Amino acid sequence: MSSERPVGVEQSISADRRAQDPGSRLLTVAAALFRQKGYAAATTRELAGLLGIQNASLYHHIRSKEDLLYQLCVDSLTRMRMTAEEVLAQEFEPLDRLRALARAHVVTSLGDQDSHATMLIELRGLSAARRAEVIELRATYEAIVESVIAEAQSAALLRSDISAKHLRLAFLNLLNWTIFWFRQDGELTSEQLGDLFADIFISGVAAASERRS
Amino acid sequence: MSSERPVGVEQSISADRRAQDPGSRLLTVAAALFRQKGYAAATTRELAGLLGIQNASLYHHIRSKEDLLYQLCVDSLTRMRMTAEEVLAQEFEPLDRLRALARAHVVTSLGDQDSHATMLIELRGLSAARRAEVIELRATYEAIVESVIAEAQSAALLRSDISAKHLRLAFLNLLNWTIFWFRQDGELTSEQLGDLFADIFISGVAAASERRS
DNA sequence: GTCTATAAAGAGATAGAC
DNA sequence: GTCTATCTCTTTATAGAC
Repeated sequence: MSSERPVGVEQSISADRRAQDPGSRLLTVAAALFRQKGYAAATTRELAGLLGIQNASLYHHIRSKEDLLYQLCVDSLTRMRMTAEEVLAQEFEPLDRLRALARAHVVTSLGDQDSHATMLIELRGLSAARRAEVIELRATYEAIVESVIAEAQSAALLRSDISAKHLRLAFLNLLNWTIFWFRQDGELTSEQLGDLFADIFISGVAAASERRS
Repeated sequence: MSSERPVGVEQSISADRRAQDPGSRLLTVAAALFRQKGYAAATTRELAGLLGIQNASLYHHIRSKEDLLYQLCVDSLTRMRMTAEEVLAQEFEPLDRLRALARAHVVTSLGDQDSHATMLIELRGLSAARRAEVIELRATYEAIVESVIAEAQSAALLRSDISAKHLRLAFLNLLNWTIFWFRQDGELTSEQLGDLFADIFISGVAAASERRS
């Protein structure tokens, strides 16, 4: 296998991560392909082509195409959860936590844009059992987000006339759609976007008593 | 063709719209199927089955599966643009316009959830030429949104340190992701969600001089 | 670990009868 | 407008050699 990179889909792969080890390279290339074409429309032949091998050779490394999707989803959500837990270990003031969580969410998901986008929108490609597993991982992550929001509500820092659940949905709305338009070479970095969204959300749902004039 | 409805996918079709005319019923059922399974994974045989006809009979009504996707996208964006233009004809104060636009966007897109979601996430299934066409329609709509935001910035009602483009992206982030989790039988109506998101966004990006204490 | 060859199933779409 | 029958192509995955 040549160490030179083919053109096309693979250009969108973030250069810093796991480029050497063949198993991880497979996942990275699969994520880029799945995001570009969609999981169902992406073929194992295309994937093999990007890796410079024949379709049949792929099956020495994986058991099925679905295994790749599943692994991408689990990896992506594991990274998200770990990053969120680091935030909770470092920040303790509710609004600091929420700001840091927004930033971490945006930076981590966009640093991993191919697999994160695939995880978010291609769940339908998984078997019912695996889909349920991934949805559970996602619920675990979202529960962390919701608990930080509820904490800020308890401290009277965020409005409490809307449930923590719906504030969490609004928060993730604001952050998640970014995967559809963010470009690494765009005008704003993921850090800047994370800060901006944190700012908009916190100002947007601050408790009335907390609003600055 | 029986007038009784089969079970399954079709349950998610909004009951009020265009249920009689066979051409529109086809589009409605296709939208529900495409949203549930994804465009690429949905088969024409499944679609025919939902309509109570054979696969081959489908081709009396359409020329190709892709035609359906294309038509859904165009219809969905046409509805969005018309609704936005009605808002502009009725509201003139910048923040009233923005509020009404948020509400209209949410209500219209969720009233049409299957085809709107399909339009937003299944563009990859279109040929390059048609994809470009739909992207152009979407850009037209988004330009309306951006112009209303820019108008509010010019009136010093929204912060101007962030470009209208990025405020528009944040605004649509907040609104669009709702298609992934909204349920017609959920706790909040689309009207309530539209108002909530308008509130969050406008409070979140209000100009400093406009913030209430 | 990769190859050639191919199996087995399913896809979109068409032909032509009724 | 719908049917049965079928064409043609592509898909995921496997067998077995090297």
